[in-house]
Amino acid sequence: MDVRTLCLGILSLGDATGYEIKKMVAEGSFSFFSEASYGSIYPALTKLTDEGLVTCRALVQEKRPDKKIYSLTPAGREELTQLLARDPGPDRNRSEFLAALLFAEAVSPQRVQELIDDRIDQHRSKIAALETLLDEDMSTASRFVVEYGIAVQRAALDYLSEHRNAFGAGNEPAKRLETSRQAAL
Amino acid sequence: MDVRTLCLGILSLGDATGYEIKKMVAEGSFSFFSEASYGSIYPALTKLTDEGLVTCRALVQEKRPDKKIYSLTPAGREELTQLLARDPGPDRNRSEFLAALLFAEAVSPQRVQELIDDRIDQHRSKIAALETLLDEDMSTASRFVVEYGIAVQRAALDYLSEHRNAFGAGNEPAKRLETSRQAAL
DNA sequence: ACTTAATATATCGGCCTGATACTATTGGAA
DNA sequence: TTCCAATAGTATCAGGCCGATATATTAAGT
Repeated sequence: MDVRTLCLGILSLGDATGYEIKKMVAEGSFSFFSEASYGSIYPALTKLTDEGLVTCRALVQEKRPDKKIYSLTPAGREELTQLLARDPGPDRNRSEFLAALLFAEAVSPQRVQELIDDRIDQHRSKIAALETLLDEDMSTASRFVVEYGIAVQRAALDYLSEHRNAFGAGNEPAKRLETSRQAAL
Repeated sequence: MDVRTLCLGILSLGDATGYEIKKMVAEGSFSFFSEASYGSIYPALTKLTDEGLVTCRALVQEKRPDKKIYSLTPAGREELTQLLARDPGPDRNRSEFLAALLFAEAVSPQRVQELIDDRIDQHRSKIAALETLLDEDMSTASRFVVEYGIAVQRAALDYLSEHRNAFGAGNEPAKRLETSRQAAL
C-alpha cells in the first residue's frame, strides 16, 4: 500500500496533520503493519490536495508551530473506496535479525545468543505497547488489528524462547535473562 | 538490510547467479523475511564486483542463456562480517490486508468476510510451502528460520480463523480525532 | 544551566520496486 | 501436433519511498 492510499485511509477515520499521521503509523495501531516517513507523507498530502481528494486548512498556534489540518473530501472517500476494492497484496515481513541468523556462519555463537535474547526483549516490549493500546476504547477494526499483532508477536516470542539454545552456544544467560525479565514487568 | 548485504550473505552460503539469488528470496528459506527485485540485485552484483567483494565468471550455455556466476572473495567475507556485527534493525511487517480492515468503514461486511477467508487460504498455502522446505536436508540456521516462519504464519492463521466473524455490526461515523485518542487508532 | 524530547513542516540523495524488454527451451494442454 | 505457459537468464528505467537533515520554539528532565 502506497503512502497516498495510507493517508487517504487515515483521513477517512478523521482529520489529521502530517505530523499526526506520522505518529499514528509509528506508534498507534498502524505501527504493527505499516510505515511511512515525512519524506513521503508531506508530498503525498500536497499532491492529494492538488487533486481535490483532501482539503487543507491552516491552524495558527502561538506556542507551537502552525498546523495544516487535512480533511477527506467526498471525492477522496470515493477514491479510497475504489482503491480498497482491489485485492490486497500479500503481507511482507522483513527481518534483518533472521537474515543475520541465516548468515550466522560468519558470526560467533555468543553473538547469536545475544542477538536472540535481545530480540526476545524487543518482542516483550512491543507486546506490552500493543496491550496498552487495547486498554482504551477503540473500534472493532482497531481491536482486531491490535489483537492480531499481539498474537503474531507472541508466537515469535514463544518460538525464540523455546529455541534460544538451538545454535549450540554456551550458556551464560544470567545477565541477559535479568534484562529480559525486567522488560516483562 | 539492503540488497548489497543480502547478496553478500547469500553468496557466503555458496556461489550463485543473479537469477538464483532472486529465486532464493522469492521461494526459498529467505522468502519469509526478505525480498529483492532484479532491478536491485543486478546493479548490486555489478557494484560488488567493482569493489572486489565478489568475483564473476561467465558460463556459456548452449540450450540456456549464458550465466554469470558470482563468488564471494575473502574481502567480501570480511565486509559481511563487519556488516553483521552491527545490531539488526527491527522487524518490519507490512500488510495491505490489515490496512484494508482498518479502513473497512468504506467496505461492505461481505467484502470483509471475503478478505479474511482469502487470507486464511493464503496462510495455509504459505505454511504448506514452508513445511515442504523443511523436508529437505538443511542447516541449523535454515531450519530455525523456516520453523520461525511457520510458527508466525500459524499464529496469524489461528487468529483469523477464530475471529473471522468479528466484523458483524456496522461502524461508527468519523469525526475530528481527539489528540489524546490518536495513539489508540 | 544544559541537554534532550516533543511539536511541526519541508527537502533531497540515493536505494528499491514493478514493469518492461529481449531471447530461447521445455512441458503440458487442446 | 500445435500452441501456450512456464522456466531460464540478464538488464534497464520511471517513479516511489526512506533516512538524514534543516529550521525553530517550548517543555521537561538532570
